[in-house]
Amino acid sequence: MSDSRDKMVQSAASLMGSRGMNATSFSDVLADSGAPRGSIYHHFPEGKRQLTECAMRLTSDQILEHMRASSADTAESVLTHFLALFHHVVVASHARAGCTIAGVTIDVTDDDDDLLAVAKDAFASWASLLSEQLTQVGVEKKKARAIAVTTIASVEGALILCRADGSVEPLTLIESQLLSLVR
Amino acid sequence: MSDSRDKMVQSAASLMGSRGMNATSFSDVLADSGAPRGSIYHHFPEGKRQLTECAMRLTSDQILEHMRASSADTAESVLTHFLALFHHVVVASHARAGCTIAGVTIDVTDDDDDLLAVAKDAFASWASLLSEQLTQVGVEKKKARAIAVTTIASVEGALILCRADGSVEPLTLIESQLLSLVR
DNA sequence: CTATATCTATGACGAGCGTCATAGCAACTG
DNA sequence: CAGTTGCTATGACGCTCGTCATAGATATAG
Repeated sequence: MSDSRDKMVQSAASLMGSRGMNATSFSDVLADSGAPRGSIYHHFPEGKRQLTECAMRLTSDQILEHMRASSADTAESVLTHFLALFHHVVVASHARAGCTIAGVTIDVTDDDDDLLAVAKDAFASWASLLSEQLTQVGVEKKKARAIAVTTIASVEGALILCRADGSVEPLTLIESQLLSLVR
Repeated sequence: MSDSRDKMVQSAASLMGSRGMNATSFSDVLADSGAPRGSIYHHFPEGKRQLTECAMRLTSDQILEHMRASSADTAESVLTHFLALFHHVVVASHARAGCTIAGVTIDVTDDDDDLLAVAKDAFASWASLLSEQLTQVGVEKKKARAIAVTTIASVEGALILCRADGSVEPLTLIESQLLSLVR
C-alpha cells in the first residue's frame, strides 16, 4: 500500500497549516515525512498543485469526521464540540499551527483558481454540516447558517490572531462570544 | 522626497494582502509600483524583511486612522464603521483582496519572529482602540474587549472565506451576528 | 522462478528568487 | 562652480525551488 504517499500528504497539510503553501517546499515535505524524493512525481504526477489539493482535502475530511463524531444535543454543545478541535490544535502546537485551507487560500495567486475552488468546497461543507447540526437542536434555519459561517470565520481569524499573539487567548475569547449567540 | 519608497511600501502592502508574503516578490512590487530596481537596497537596506515590516505598519496605521475617523455614538455604529472599511475593500477587489497582516502572519516561518511581533502589535492596537470605542458608548469593559477581539478575528476569517467563495456573503453574515452581540 | 507492476533512488535542468556591488545621474549646498 | 549627498541604473552572485528523466529496487502474481 502507498504508505509514503499518505505521509507526504499529512506532512504537507501540517506544514501548509503553519507556514502557508508557498513556504512549504517539497524538500520540507520530504524531510518531515521521511518519504523518498523519487516518489514525488510517481504519487503526484501533477506536481505541487496536486499535493496541495490532497492536503486540503485531507484536512477538510478530518474536520468533517470530527464534527460527525459529535453527540451534541444543544446548540452550545454543537459549537463547543466544533471549537474544541481547534482549541486543542492551538494548545498542542504552542499557537504555531494554523489551518491548511487558510494557508493555501491566502497564498494562492490568481492563476490557480482551482485550488480556491477546493477551499470554497471545504468551507462550504463545514458550514453546511455545522448549520445542519444547529438546526437539529432547534435553531431556526436561516439563523443556523449565519451562526455556522460566523463560527468558521471567527475560528479561522482566531487561529491567525493566536499565532501572532503566541497564545490561545483570542480563541477562548471568540468561544465565549459565539456561545452567547445561541443563548 | 522619497516618492518611490512610499509607492513600493504601498504596493507591497497591497500585494501581500492578496497573495501573502512569499508569493510577493521584489519583481512584483517593482512592477506594481513602477519603482526602479536599483532603489531596493537603498531604501530597504535590510531587504525584504524590512519592506514587509513597513508594509505591515502602513496597513495597521491606515486602519487605525480609519477607526479614529469614526463619530459613532452607539455600539452598533462603532462596529458598523469598523466593518465598513473591510466591506469596501472586499467589494472593490471583487473578493480578491485580503489583509496584509494576515498574509504575512500565515506565511512567516519560525525563524523570523520579529515579523510576528509586528503582527501582534497591529492586532493589539486595533483591539485596544476598538475596545476603547465600545466602552465609551457604554459597553462594559471586559465585554468590550471580548467583542473587539471577536470582531477582528471574524473579519480576518471572513476575508479568507470571501476570497475562497468569491463573494462578500461571508462578511455580511458575520456583520449581522456581530451586531447582535451588542444589542 | 520468472514476469510484471509498483515504488524508490539519484541527480540534473532551467527558472526565479533575494541579495548586493558598482557605477552613473540628479540636485541641492556653500 | 565645486562638492557632497541622495537616488537610479545595470547586471551578476549563489541558492533553492519545482520539475522531470532514467535507472534500480521491491514485491506481488502466475
